[in-house]
Amino acid sequence: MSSPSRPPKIHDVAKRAGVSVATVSRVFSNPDIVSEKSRKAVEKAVVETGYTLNVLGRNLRQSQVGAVLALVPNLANPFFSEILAGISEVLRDAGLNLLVLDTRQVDRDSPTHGLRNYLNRSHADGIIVLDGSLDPELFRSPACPPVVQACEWSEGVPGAKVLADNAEGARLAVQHLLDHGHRRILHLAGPRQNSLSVSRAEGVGAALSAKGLAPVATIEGAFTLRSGREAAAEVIEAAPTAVFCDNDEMAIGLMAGLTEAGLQVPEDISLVGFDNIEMAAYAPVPLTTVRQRRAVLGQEAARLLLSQRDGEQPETRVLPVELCLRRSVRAI
Amino acid sequence: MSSPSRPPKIHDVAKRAGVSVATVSRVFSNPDIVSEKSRKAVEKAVVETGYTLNVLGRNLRQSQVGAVLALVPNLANPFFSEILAGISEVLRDAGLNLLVLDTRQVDRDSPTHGLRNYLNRSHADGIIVLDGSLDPELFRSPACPPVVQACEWSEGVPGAKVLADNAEGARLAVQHLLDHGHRRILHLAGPRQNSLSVSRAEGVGAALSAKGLAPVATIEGAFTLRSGREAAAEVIEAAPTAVFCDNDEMAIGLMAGLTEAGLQVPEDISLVGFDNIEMAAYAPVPLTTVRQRRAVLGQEAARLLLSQRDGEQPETRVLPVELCLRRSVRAI
DNA sequence: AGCGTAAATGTAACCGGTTACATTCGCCAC
DNA sequence: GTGGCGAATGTAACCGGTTACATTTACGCT
Repeated sequence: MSSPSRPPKIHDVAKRAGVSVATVSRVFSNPDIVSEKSRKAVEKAVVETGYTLNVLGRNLRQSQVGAVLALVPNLANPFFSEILAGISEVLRDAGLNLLVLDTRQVDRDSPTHGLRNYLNRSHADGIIVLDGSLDPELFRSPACPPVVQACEWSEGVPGAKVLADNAEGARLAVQHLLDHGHRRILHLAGPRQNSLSVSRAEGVGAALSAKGLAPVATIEGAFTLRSGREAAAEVIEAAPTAVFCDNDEMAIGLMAGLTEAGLQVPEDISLVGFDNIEMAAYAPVPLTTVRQRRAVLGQEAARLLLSQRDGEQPETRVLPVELCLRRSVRAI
Repeated sequence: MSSPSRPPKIHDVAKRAGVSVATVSRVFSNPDIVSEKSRKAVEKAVVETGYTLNVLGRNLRQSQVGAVLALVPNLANPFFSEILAGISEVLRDAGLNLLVLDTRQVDRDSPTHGLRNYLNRSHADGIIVLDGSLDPELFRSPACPPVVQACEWSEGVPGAKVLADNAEGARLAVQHLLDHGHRRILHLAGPRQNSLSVSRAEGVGAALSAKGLAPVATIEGAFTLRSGREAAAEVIEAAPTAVFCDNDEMAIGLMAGLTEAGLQVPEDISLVGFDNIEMAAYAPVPLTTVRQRRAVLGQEAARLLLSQRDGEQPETRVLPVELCLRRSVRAI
């Protein structure tokens, strides 16, 4: 206790409690199989010695790391951090730590420092991928721990998937515009190859084609405020009466761009976003949008990973979305 | 290579390369001291066997974890995630992983699942604390790895600190309002005991008292959009001509609240925020604010941690801030 | 050739737990 | 008393690397 010499090891505790190291170990990992008497003795000795378990030893023996790796395209993006919060919550309850890696920050292909090095059983017990732009081949090695894709995804990655019902969300949004009499609808999309853009475009198409319509234009953005603002000129040129944006940030950016150009939302142009980020309600004009429960998405991803780790079959889970009505759409 | 039996170990590589395990190990950890010939042989054998180093074994032997823990008050808050991005960047270059823990999510005092369990050398090689509300006692145990506080802080925690020049930022902001003729200035502050609130209040006091003034009122908020909006009524009652807000989110929230109440920014009330979050430029009225470089703050925190780990003295670093002029302030 | 020194390599202990397997203990039935 | 059985415990091997220390090798110098 008072000796500052070296941290007590399991052996010291055992000696003090008058039992073997195995018994001490069992008190930690499987208390039920040790007798009341020894358990008390060990617990007392633990307190007296100030023993804390060294996780490294355990991990080595059990060949597990005690941590799950999340691969995020951009850590600074609030959209992802809320998903992370959900992941973190579930992992913590399972006694696992959360490792975070920003995929923008790593040299993707370097053999020594690249992503490949991380995808190894000795680095993490599982991986949650929030980045749909990674090479699926990375995750196919037999040394790769269980993988779950969340939110974005790419084909060819083994393992479970959890995603919001992107197509349905987009359909809902566009249907809402149609219901308000809009016919000239523009789609401000994300990057072309992005899986989110693709399925949202599907939803847009579905809603419009049911009425025999098509988007007056599709503009490719980058999911950022800036790219929304920069799209304003092109949007104005296409002269839609309403714009469906693939995320709220582009919608808010576009709102700023339109305002600067002297147009009013929703009087001149109606706007619908996607995600329902917190700021959507505080935008210059409170933004009508599709709500996607990001924390739940993260939680679900973590749960799927845990069940996959326990040997269950990977599955794909689609989370419902809902329309969130505010003031950026008006009837015409 | 083709045998799917069991992953190759260092021993297999050694045998194949015709050298000892020590030599193989040295090729990984200290290539310079092994001869060109053996090095080539080992590298060849590594490729042939498909060997990947098992980090667990190394970690155990070296008593290090290879990861740094970041303690965040709220993972979902973009403010923190940008700091995390900075931290992550520096750590990655140093070959360390980033572990993230949301302090809201953990039972602070539980002896078995609480925070205390994490603060142990075998869990992380270092800790970066972004939460100023934690009990300093937690970090005083001899088993606790090096600690750096970033952004928020509390007295009594050992180790380095890195923070923005909060007092100066607040002083700058208020001075800016004074320069524009404002005299009735209100301070929409953060939680009373928060270290940021305290030092920003100092800056506000310094600027005002130099002119023989004091805030017309100080309102305690919670750094959230909502708390900003909710403060609107109380603000209006105090009838200031300008408000300095302890962060941008409260400022944007307040802006919404004021607008709802029929007041115009900046015609009726001028507003200054703090942080310069990305959304500040896209607020209904682009927000004049104090810019704080969050990514740099994170990088600096990580660097301080690394140097502390290498035995250097902990130091306190204050990062400069600057005023970011937009349209939410007008002269009277 | 003989010697000294530095560089390269090998052997085996070690990091700190877990756990397979062996052993002991306690208790009951015959 | 003895055999049988399950529960509790102990012993020691094991996880997969690193590294102190011993040993060998290479090479320059007298």
